[in-house]
Amino acid sequence: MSAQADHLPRKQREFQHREQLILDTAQNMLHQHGYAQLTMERIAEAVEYSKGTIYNHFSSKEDLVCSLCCRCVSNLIELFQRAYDYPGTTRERFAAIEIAYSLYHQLNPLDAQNIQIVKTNAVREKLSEEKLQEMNALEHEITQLCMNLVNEAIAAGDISTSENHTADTIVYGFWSMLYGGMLLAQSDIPLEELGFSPAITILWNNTQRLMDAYGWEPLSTNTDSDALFTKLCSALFAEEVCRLTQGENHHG
Amino acid sequence: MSAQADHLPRKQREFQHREQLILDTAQNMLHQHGYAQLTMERIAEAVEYSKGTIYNHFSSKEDLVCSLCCRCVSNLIELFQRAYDYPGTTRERFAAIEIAYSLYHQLNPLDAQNIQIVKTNAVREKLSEEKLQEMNALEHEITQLCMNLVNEAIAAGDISTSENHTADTIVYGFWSMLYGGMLLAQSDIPLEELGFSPAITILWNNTQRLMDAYGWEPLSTNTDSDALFTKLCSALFAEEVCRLTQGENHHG
DNA sequence: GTGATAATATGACGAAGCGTCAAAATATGT
DNA sequence: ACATATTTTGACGCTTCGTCATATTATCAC
Repeated sequence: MSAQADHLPRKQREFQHREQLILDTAQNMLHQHGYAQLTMERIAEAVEYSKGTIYNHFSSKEDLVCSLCCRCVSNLIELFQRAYDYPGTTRERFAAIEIAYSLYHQLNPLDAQNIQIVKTNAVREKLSEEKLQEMNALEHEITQLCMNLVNEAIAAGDISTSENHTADTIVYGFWSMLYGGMLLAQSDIPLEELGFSPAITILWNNTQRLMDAYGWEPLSTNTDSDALFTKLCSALFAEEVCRLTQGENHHG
Repeated sequence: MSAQADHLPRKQREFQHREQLILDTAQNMLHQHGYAQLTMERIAEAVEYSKGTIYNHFSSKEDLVCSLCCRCVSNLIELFQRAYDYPGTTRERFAAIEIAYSLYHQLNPLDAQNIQIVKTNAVREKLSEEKLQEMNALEHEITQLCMNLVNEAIAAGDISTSENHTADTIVYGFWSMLYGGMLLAQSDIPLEELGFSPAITILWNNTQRLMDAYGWEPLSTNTDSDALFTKLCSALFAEEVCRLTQGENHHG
């Protein structure tokens, strides 16, 4: 009988569907009411299952939140992959990754903040080994993507690696700047009050400059950086940029 | 009578002394057993006061932890100030700030991690307005210190600001890189496994390169960067470096 | 259909932690 | 030595986490 063959799959499908429902609900609650108000009981109530059922999916509250973060990081990776696959120079592709990163943060500021929750010891201490591994695997995937691109750039001769910088060094440099820059931008510290102009633009300029510092061809002195920015946005992230500008219109 | 004059001060002294005791104890517990094991009851037990007394000092667990972080940031600011006051070129002084930052993270890795706790929404949501202000004021102090130095550099003509970068931009760039770089270094992601060499060195090289990119004189091409690193360490942070190497000998 | 069996859902419960507050203890001033 | 002000205490109420025996539902053989 095919009943036997379909039996488990259907159950599994239901299970996975419910898991997404729980995650969606939790994400909404997190966005609307904050982490402090997020309780297993409330989630259960909202999805109209009992607490025990939630615990069939996630072994603890921390595991649930981490699963949420994993989903967010996966979305980020999709954007990165799209940038990576752009048919241009290695420098353009790396710039596209940066734009992907910025866009993600601008489009999903709350998710981007929540990802940080799972990086603190307070939460990590309570995570199950599996979820920790899952998260680390995703982080690794992102890093590897950047690494591959820089290695391509070196192989293609776009970056000369003669001096005291290798692919590691370079990836580390950009990744620090992007990561730190986005965290600064999303922090509650009012950058404008400090005299900073919009963080994304600054970050773009700074990373362009860092690329030049590595001698990453073609140098920005031979390129119209602003035009490049626009070009990449429309070629790769038209839909995202659209959502972004719509969002801005809504709010103000 | 002077009894009247001394009366309140003595009380206040005792109060402040006890507050430090509580913070010291909490810090130790945090280092040894992690955030999850840190409870108000346990702190009270350890300092041999009751829970109510702890709540006379800190209005919530989050406020206590934030106070801890504020103390850590204050220590960091001291190091920064020392670097800022170094009698050298603006570029040397900024490099010294970077070393101060690296040293702090290497000497107090656990504190540096804990500072991150207070940056997540999960904790921020529960913070009192005052403590939040206190923390923001300290952050502002650090930023301002860097900003002042870069402004000095511009005023002295060490950086030309003709193009599309201003003091804001530059501080933002370095601060992103330092902040992001240290976070990456302290994260559980095993950088070595990914092929990264020790993070501090990489960061040093990357920031030197970024300084060059800004045309910050004297350029590293005219300087022995390694020698500069050593010079600044011994001139400003001899004691800290000493502690650091001792610590390494202890552990391995 | 019906009953046996396996899988799943439930929510009452115990444990643990936060923050409060009336009462006890201590200090201060006369 | 007494009255008054201040500080300390820990029992208590409340919330939340995570568990588990029980109830419910689904599956399947006959």
